[in-house]
Amino acid sequence: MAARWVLHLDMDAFFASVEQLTRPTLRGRPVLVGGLGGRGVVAGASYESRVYGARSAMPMHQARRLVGATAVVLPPRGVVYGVASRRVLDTVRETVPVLEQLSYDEAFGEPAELAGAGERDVQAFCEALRAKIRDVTGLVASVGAGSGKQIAKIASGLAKPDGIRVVARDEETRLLAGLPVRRLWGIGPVAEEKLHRLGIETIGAFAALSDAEAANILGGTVGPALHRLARGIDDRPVAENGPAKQISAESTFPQDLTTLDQLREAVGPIGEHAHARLEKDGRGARTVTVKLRKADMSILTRSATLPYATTDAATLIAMARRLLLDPVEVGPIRLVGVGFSGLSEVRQESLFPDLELIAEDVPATGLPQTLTEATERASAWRIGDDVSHPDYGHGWIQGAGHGVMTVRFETRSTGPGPVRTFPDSTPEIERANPVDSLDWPEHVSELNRYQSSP
DNA sequence: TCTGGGGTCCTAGGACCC
DNA sequence: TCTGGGGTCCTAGGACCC
Repeated sequence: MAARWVLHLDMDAFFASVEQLTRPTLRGRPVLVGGLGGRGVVAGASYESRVYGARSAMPMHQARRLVGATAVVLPPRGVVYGVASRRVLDTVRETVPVLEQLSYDEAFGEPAELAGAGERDVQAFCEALRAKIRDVTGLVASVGAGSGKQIAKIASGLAKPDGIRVVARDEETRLLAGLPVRRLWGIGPVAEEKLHRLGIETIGAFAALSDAEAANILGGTVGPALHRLARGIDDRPVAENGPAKQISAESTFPQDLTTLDQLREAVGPIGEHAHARLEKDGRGARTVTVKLRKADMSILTRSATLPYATTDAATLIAMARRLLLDPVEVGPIRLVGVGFSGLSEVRQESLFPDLELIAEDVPATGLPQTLTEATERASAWRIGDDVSHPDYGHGWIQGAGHGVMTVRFETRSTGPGPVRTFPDSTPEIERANPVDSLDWPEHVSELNRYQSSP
């Protein structure tokens, strides 16, 4: 059988790069994308901000402190990243038809025409692919290539930023052996600590164990699987993603919730959010899970399974409320989540109407806002909002407060644009579809008009 | 002012069934 | 009349990924 080549494609600083693409003033500047509230974390950091030590998943206040006054902090624009991601993937799919998507910004591929190819050909293939992505989408991808998923993923990490790394067969063992165990996909902080305690620091040292030892340390399933990967044995296929198994939504609150009434009220909008995505998916759910993160960061979950799958919001949300635990007993709660699983097609709304639950009235308790609401409510306009003006076109809010707002008028296709200041209530300024920042003015937005919520 | 939000997979015990 | 064995479903927790 001809040697296979698996590619791992990883977009460079994806969220921050999309911001810099669609808001050209931000190019070359240290951009941080993520939650702005006190409990927010960094979801994306441009390379300019990484110079200062800012990283994904870092508390935003910490990243901000590291980067200093030049930091540009923006809330995430999920719709824009989603559209950009789909365009990248569609572009790649023209060349590599079967893709296994790992996230918005990562995917595996295994191009059939590379079977048996030499490194030089693989390199050329990756170069062409990267050039095409850059030309079509304006975004930069790094690509790793190797004999399996694990090597390809490690290779793309080595390729970053803006590069390619093709790992030849005879390099594999040497490359893996020298890397810290944590670089193995599937070794997290806990497994790393277990291995370190035994003096095992590198993938090479881990590979030198017996299969039985690996099983003893990391468990009977995970241990041997990781042990095989550490030895460079990785014949896992690249396969298109199946349908989602779970759909959930969660929110962290600026202040911990301390009463059952607060939790019951919180479940409303969170459950509606999850339910809206369930509706979009088109399937119904049998199992409802509530997730509570306590002030000490530990997690409690409670779940229950209905005798049938349903799409009915009142049934699902009432079930979620029944599953809640009382903070008076379990302690203050910082996060509430609602998840739906056991997803399947539903033909009739209800085969068992007698089992439908009646939604109970929930008293309004003046619930602390969610992190998102808190920033939204601080001002009608908030930093990062997309707007349009009949004369100046599409823009984004650079600053807001004290009755005025500063708008930068620019999109991907305009280049760096002018800034203008307006009173808050300027009627010409309207909320705009964020996706227009990718397209305006050349293309018509492919999404429905953005739901403006004043 | 520590630590988001959206997922996947694994473990383990108990219920239940044959 | 001291006790098998396997399979599946459900629930709760936990590790890990981006």
